[in-house]
Amino acid sequence: MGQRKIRNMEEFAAVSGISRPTLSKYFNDPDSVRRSTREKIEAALSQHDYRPNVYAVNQNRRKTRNIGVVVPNLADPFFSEIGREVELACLAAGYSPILLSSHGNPAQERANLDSLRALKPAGVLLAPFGKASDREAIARFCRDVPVVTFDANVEGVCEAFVGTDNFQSVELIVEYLCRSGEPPCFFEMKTPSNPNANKRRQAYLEAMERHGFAPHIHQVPGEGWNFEEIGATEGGRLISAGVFETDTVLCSNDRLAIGMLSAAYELGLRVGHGKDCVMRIAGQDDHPFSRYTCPPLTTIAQDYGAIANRAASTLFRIIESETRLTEREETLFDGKLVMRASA
Amino acid sequence: MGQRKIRNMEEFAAVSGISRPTLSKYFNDPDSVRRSTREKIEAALSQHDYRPNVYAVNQNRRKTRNIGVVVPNLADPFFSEIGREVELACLAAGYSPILLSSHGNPAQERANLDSLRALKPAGVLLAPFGKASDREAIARFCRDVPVVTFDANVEGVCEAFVGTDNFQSVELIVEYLCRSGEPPCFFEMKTPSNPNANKRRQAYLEAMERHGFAPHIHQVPGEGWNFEEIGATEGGRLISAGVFETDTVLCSNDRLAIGMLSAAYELGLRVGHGKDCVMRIAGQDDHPFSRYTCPPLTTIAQDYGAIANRAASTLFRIIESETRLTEREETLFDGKLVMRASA
DNA sequence: GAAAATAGTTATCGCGCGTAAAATTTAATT
DNA sequence: AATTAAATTTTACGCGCGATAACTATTTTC
Repeated sequence: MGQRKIRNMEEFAAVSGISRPTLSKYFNDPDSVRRSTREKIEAALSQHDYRPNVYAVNQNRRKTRNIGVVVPNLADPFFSEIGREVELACLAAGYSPILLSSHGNPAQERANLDSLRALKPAGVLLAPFGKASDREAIARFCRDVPVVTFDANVEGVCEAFVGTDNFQSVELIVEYLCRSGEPPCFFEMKTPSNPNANKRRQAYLEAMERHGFAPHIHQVPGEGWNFEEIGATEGGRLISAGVFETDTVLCSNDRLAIGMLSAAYELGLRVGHGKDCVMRIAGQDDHPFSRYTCPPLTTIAQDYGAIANRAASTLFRIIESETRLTEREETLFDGKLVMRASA
Repeated sequence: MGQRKIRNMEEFAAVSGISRPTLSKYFNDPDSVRRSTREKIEAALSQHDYRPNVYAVNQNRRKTRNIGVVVPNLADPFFSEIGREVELACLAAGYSPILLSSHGNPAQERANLDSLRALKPAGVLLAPFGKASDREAIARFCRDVPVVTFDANVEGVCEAFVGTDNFQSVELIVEYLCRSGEPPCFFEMKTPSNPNANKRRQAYLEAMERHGFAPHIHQVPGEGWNFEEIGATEGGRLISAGVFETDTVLCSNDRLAIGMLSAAYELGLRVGHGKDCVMRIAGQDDHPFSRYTCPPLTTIAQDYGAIANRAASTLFRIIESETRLTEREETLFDGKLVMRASA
């Protein structure tokens, strides 16, 4: 390492023997300079560890290389997992991801977009709340910054959307459940904030009709993001009350299912597809903990990696083309059936 | 809202009738200007929505108001939870938190510190890996930036450390377990990356001795962060092999316990403190999911909020005093016993 | 080996704001 | 009303880098 600290590009130009404008070009794109000069620069770089001042760079560049990543709630392992994938994709493409969680609070989502605006990001990857989101605020934001949404769609807003095909997924698990036992009832929250929940309900209705069974939907009250609690309390109540028309329950998501499984356990009911079991419970999402529930949860796995990478690469394409998409893209990945013991 | 966009402070000075230097003072500290002028500024602000350019501000300020928050793995709900608390504390104090996860990879921890350095943060709140961390890199970083560590201690490095008193916590749960049934065996990983694990083992040994019981420690191999998997696979193996000397197992952390509970379920063993139960399993940390395991996990709760807030306020104190601490502070909060059904 | 293309250099400006010193206004005190 | 202290305005400079124009040096092309 070098002797004394390099304070700015001027000084680094002096010690490296390369002019400042050329250095500037190099730092913007190392491949934009001749191979021999690049090597000279990198040699000097390894001796003096200088890095351009981020703030000065971003102040002067037309667009930064920052990418905002906004998720509704990092406390939900689903989002921390997909957030991680997105971050890595940004890093790999040479962008600087800035991860923001809205902490389950739609107002915070607006605040996050506001602070992102101040950071002049090249683009934003947004997993919106959905219905609870401030649609107008998001639309306004999308006018200024290229945005790709993932997980939850906001119809007609933003450049593109990447998510899971709920109709395919639900059909898949409904068919499996029907083939392997009694057709499923559907368990969900009364006022789901996530638009996927509505699609899933709709998909359930269609799938049941297609298979010639009567659908049964059970909605329970509950606010906020403590889905396990709601699944445990309300799900347990429904089980005790014996309101489920069949012995099989398809939950709108894994977190509700995790709660319901714990309630069933408390009630001393054996859940699963075995002979001695009295009911089956299935979920959707393949939550990281679903593998460790008792019994392990049968569910539909979303392809986290594919969603994250497609969302990211779509955004990069928009950014690098410097033009907005002529037509809004929607990409849906198939869910995969994960058969475990619970159903 | 105003008519056309204000481009810079100069233009905002024009429309607000306040000179630019005074505006600059105001944005640095609203209370540093006379009440009447502050009101004039805020009136104009509500009309024209102008915000100072973050990059220009940070380029010129001696120190930014950014606070780096580095956690080892956001996929672990413990860290996403404590990260959230820390973020909120920063926001409340008027700082801008920048949350970075090291994704379970110690090399990423170094990379995170490196990118933070470029952001010239006022201070950093760091939950290090511990043994796996690059001690030298952290120490070097601490020379340049005020750092408060939390959760995991790196002896002698950084301004201060805030965490949980493992000796108190372990003593608490060991005493409870001894009073309420057979004394516990201790279950952990052979090569724990977290320094708390070593403290907990030590504390277990001391507590058992104090209570007059022979300690039994069972260490299992396993790498990485997939603790549930290790708890399930290796824990299940130990249970099947019948190597535990008593019917009670204290796990080094909740995630191992969650895995072991699922293994016990698979083996058809009833876990809990009831008459019909064959073994007891306890954890440590009060992981967000511990409430929903089958049976719900008896554990020691760390005081997330207290740790996060103390770490943050300690850092603010250092930043605002503009002097380093004369003596390194270590603050340990007591754990609280959470009695659930598993033990 | 000369012309053409490419890459690098020097010089200069601008970005939006922090900051300091001096001049001026405003408010508080006697 | 005069004195003084505090707040504000004016003026001016600097931060570190992006961007550009006009040259100059180096490399390619035939």
